[in-house]
Amino acid sequence: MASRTIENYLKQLWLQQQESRGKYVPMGKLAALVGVTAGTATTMVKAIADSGLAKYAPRAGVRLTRAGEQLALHVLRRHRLLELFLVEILGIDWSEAHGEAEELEHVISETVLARIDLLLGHPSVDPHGDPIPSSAGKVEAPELCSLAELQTGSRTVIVRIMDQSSEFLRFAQTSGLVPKAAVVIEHNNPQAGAISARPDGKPPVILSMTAAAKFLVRPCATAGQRRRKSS
Amino acid sequence: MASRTIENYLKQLWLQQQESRGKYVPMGKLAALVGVTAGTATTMVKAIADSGLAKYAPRAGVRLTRAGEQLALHVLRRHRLLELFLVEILGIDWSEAHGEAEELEHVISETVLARIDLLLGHPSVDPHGDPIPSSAGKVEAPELCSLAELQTGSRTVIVRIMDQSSEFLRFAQTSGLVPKAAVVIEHNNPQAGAISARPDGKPPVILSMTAAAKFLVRPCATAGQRRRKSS
DNA sequence: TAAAAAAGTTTGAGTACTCAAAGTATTAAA
DNA sequence: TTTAATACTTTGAGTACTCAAACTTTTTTA
Repeated sequence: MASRTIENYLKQLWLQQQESRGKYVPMGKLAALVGVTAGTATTMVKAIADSGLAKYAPRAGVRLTRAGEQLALHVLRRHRLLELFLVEILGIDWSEAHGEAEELEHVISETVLARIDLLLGHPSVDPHGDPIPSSAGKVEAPELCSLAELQTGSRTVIVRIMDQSSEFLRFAQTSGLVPKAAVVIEHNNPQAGAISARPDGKPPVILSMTAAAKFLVRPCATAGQRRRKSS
Repeated sequence: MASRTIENYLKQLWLQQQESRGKYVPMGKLAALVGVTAGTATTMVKAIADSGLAKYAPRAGVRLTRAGEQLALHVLRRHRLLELFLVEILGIDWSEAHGEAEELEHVISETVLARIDLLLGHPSVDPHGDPIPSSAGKVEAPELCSLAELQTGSRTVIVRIMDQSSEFLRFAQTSGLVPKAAVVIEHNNPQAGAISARPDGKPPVILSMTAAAKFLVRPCATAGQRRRKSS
């Protein structure tokens, strides 16, 4: 049984590995994510590596082993199911749910989790559109592109928001830029460095490219609507 | 902010003080309730006393201060609301809810608790009939008498069960001796040392006096139905 | 390529618990 | 009333974290 501390390290590690496509996560980065000093992270990571959940390469970073990944995904499953549960069943504010789930994810039993899963109808995504790993520890996150990549005049539906901070989520909510919302790109001039998006039945919202990149959408690109990013 | 360890000590202390009518709780008793050795309890209790939550009398025992009581009642409120929530909303088995709530009670936030309270309609008792302290930290437990005190032929309604162990609760449930159940005392001969109680629509159940004493009932005593206990 | 900056590691120490075992006081039995 | 049993406390040590500060390695900049 991993302690809640270790569960946290594993979860952050997994999340970070997604960003950096499986590369070794540097100590400093992990320390910042977990909220400890670099020295503490080094010590903990060595212990985690010793128990076979991660591979530690001194001065290079850490990477989860298969076992570590599985454990991380179970934590993530608990987290995301709880988030959805808090929002859907308990009516907790979208922007607060993340923080609440952060605590609960380490104490909820399999029994309670199964009941929550059932009550929610075995959902596949949480309130931010993040995929919920299966109980077997599988996640499928479809390749999506962002609001920033769409041309003026495109229509899409927001499916996922890549920022869990309550400030950003509050902004997204009041703007109407929430998962399942239909939006029209009113302006996207790459020279301007900002876009204007109008959610259905709401006034248009101005977004920096950085902010726009946090909204993942579908359909991703109909012919000629996509603005290339790379490759 | 009291740690979960301290919250546990306070809760057990409060519960035990109810049993022993406000007397000092002996160390050995507390240690057993919390599940630590007596030495550990002594150390912790001194720390708790130093923070003003309890009064510690060496070799005599511990007693909560007003502040300690208030904190204990907040923990108990969380515990009992969670128990009811687990049973009513999540459909968790009655006998498992206690153990689950034991963990959750230390991590649930005020926000989530308020939402649970609302969802349940501000209930006054948990699934075992134990009163739920108010958010201001008040509990009123009406004086009740037990199944063991009723004469042959009496009819009552079970309102509270004074045993949280899952084995006892499973027995109570399968027998039909649950809160709100109407029962008839078929036989209660003090010489026999056991009684026979028949829940509505169920076969009669034989109970030792010790077991019968764990079922608290109402109406407590109609003229001539009560078997004196003391005073 | 040497010096400065950044990143990572090690060390020593602290907190919040926990236990086992030894010691002390209190109560019960002989 | 000494003795034995019981209850409680103290001590010393261990676990699972945490930090600050000193130190080392790597990378960047000049």
